[in-house]
Amino acid sequence: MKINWKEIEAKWRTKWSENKDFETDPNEKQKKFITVAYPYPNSPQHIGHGRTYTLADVHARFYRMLGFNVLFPMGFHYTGTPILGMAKRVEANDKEIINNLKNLYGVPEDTIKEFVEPIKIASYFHQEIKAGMIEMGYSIDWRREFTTIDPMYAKFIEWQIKILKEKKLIIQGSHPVGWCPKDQNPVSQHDTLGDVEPDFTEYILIKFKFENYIIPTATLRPETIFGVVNLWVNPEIIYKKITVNNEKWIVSKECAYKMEFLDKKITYEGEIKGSELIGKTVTVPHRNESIVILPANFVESETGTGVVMSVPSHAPFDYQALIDLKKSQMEPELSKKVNAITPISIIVTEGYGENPAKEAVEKFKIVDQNDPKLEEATKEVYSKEFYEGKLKSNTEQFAGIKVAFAKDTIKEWLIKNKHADILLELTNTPVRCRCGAECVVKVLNNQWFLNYGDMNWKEKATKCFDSMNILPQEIRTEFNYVIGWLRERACARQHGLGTKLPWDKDWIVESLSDSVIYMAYYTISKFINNKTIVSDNLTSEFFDYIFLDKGDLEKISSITKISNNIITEIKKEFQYFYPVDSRHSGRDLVPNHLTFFVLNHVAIFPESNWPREIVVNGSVLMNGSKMSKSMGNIIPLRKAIADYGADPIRLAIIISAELLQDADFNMESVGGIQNKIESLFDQCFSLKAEKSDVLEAEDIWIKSKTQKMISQVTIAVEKMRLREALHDILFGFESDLSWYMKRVTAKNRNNISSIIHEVNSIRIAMLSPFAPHIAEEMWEKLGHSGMVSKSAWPIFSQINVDPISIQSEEYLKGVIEDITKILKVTKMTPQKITIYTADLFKFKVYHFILEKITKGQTNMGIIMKELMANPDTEEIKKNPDFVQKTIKDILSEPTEIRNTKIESKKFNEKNFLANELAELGRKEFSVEIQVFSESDSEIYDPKEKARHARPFKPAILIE
RNA sequence: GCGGGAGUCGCCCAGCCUGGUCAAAGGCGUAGGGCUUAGGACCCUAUCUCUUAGGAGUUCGUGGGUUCAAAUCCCACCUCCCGCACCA
Repeated sequence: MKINWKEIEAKWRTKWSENKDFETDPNEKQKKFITVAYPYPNSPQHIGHGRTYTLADVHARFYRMLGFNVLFPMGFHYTGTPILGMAKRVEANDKEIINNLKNLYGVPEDTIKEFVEPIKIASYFHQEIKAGMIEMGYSIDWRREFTTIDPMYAKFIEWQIKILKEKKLIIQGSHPVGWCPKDQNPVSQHDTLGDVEPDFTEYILIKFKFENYIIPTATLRPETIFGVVNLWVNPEIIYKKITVNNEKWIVSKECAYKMEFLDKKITYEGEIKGSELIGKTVTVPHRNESIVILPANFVESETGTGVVMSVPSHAPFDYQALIDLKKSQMEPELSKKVNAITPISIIVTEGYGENPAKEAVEKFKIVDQNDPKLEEATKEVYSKEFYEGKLKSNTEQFAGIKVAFAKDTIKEWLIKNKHADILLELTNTPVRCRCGAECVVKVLNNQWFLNYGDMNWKEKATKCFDSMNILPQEIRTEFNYVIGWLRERACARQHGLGTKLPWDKDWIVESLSDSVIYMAYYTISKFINNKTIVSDNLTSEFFDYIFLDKGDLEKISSITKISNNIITEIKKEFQYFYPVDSRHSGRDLVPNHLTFFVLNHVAIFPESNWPREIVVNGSVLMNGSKMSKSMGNIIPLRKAIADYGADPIRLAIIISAELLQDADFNMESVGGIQNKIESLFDQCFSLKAEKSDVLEAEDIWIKSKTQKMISQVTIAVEKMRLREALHDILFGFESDLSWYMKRVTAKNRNNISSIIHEVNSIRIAMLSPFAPHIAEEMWEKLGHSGMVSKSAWPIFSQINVDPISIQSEEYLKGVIEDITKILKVTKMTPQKITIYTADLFKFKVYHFILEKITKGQTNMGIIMKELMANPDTEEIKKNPDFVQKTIKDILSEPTEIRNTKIESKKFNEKNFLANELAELGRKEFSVEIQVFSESDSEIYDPKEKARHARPFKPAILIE
């Protein structure tokens, strides 16, 4: 039967909401506080977002069925710059974004017009996302919803940031950022044309002395100062004479402009043409050696200072330029100088000789200095030398050091001796701001940082991580690593939505810093939303009292004008729900949000309120590739729900991958899930919970198997191995059920409705956290009163597991399988089948061997000797083949089955087969099956097969 | 470079933690059959190689090792993917 997902889902959604099932207040039960990283509302959510929330919802629903008082709240993170950027683009009538909003996100045109206001964007997508979450059936307590620009939230963040400052964890310093000179604003990826991230590198400026000027050259390789033999300038460039912090420099115009933003005082003094510098000499700093300035056209005014130091031994450009120059027409005097130049080799690298640059130029078949392949050659030499090279003896105190280590040391040494300076430069130029201006690097002074580099802080966070449950376990090392390399992090910016720094109103608390302890806020947001408290009254004393148990109630009450009772109630609410029992998020938040979450908790809260668990999930791929706007493979969640139903989407997301794996989502799998659920749904109509009569062998077996399933599924869900759990519920159990049906049909039984009813009730209860709507419907159809979401999670009961029945059904399956195999190989049509079970003597030997093996003895020779030493089993020497095969039989079995066999010595193969095999045989092979023991006196054994019988491996004769 | 992860029977993907139920689940694909007016959907059977008696052989990136026994544990190597920040 086709399921009307929409109708069923709406029906149960309404019931949950009417019953206020997910509105959680403190009570006498044990609590679980489950949170997910709240969404940033700059677009509708897609299937990928759905994964994290779905996992958390399953988690919440599971704990609810286990009897916990579960709080699962949600907020919306308005803080940040991307929305601001979007608003600007809408205002500028940017075609791309308007097209995306209209066609990709389906925003009505009238609404788009309002999007010039950033808050309109946020609140539009906020409602869109919320609607999707409700449609997905997430069991969220919406009374606690908030946004991060609510006035009350601002108070909360002010409190948080103030505490951090008091603890001296917020410090001030300077920091380079991408910068738009026109907007006077930092730029990030969202603010640039084409969404490029401004990427910059640090060049070392080596200060060469030229008369009373300094000619700086920019390099990434300060160590090569020991190999410099000349300088390159472009004769066509007009250089600027400038004063930089009381020094006179000669650099390109572009370089001078860049330096204006780098916290340097620049005044312009004059100009000099590149050609005028040719042939002049400069002094190498520290060595006081003179080298000549030569012309080269590969030198660009936009890069570095517009002057390049030449290290022909290690830099392919320099080597090639020197060759080009030697070939060209020169004044005799210059020519003499050029010919006197010999490269100085300063790095030894395995695989290269004296002149790596020369080798690379030859290898890449470089034509001249304008050859584009030179970039590649440079890259190769550089990376090889950097990671593998060592400095030679002509590098003074640095001799013998690996280049990778020497680089920073030499940089420090040069700067300390005033031989060098720093130049920051964009590497992916030109980066243009959305306003059209070309961006630069700016050093921001007075920037505020969270000092995540603080060793004590790190230690505390590590302690917290050590005591936390991290799921899956594999991700733990990654957290430890992140804690290790974390340094200062800017925690405020100058534009965007968010809370202003209380002590410096020019700055707004940055989005990854105002989202670290907000879980605590959920415990008070309920009182804000129902107007019990208002923001005007709130002071940091209030938060101190609620969250840190500091201060005096009377005093707080008089300051805030909130009654003692209410303050006490709020405090109790917090104390009941805190700490966070489980925090869910995607793995992309591991190196930032999740780690900051822990760091800030340990900084602000006492140990008793440190978080308990983190659950991390992988991302979602669409048909094997990343979802992206440009690929056009983003499926909006609400559209998917409308097309397929929420439950099939939930199931498809969960079944497609284990927690940390990337889930490859495709619509075919959703169809498969729908069919699976439909067939389960159909069964529910015909089943009745009537009393069952006497249980037959297969009934006991399927009940045992059901218990095993309960145990497996429960353990899997506890570890958030939801794929495995769901698989066991839906598919894994299917093969057991079909064996059961085979047995039942063979016997022509029609009294199994109650058994199946019982089994399916258990399955549907366990399915309920995964597919909550349809599970309710099935539960109702099965005739249960009450809701499945409020029923108890099935509990494993050892009493209902009958090991002997598991063993005997396995045995029966084995016999059927053997017969099938024989028929397959021989291709015969059976007329008659005869089974011979082993005699008592063989059983005695079998158990002897079984016990030996259990004790670890697997050596055939030793076992044989021991058997012969015992008068009871001595006779086995006539049948050594039996011993060998028996050892093999036993070794190929799981330990569990071996133990069962030890415990069930009395198992009577012949009786069991005689009772259970005949009907099955008739059904499966359409023949009569006769069963003998090989020791029976009136045995029918024309082919003398009986003697081959072994315990649990009867002999078979097919005619 | 540093750190993390992965390589499984045509494809996707389980299993590895805790060695034996593993020629290895499930899905897709393919072949045959059933159902259907037909198509789809669904159900059944088969799907490494050999085999006229339930068997044997060769497989889990490559090469070693430990063990009675290795996809699973240990060592080395090869290949691929992800993160390395001021951005949500």
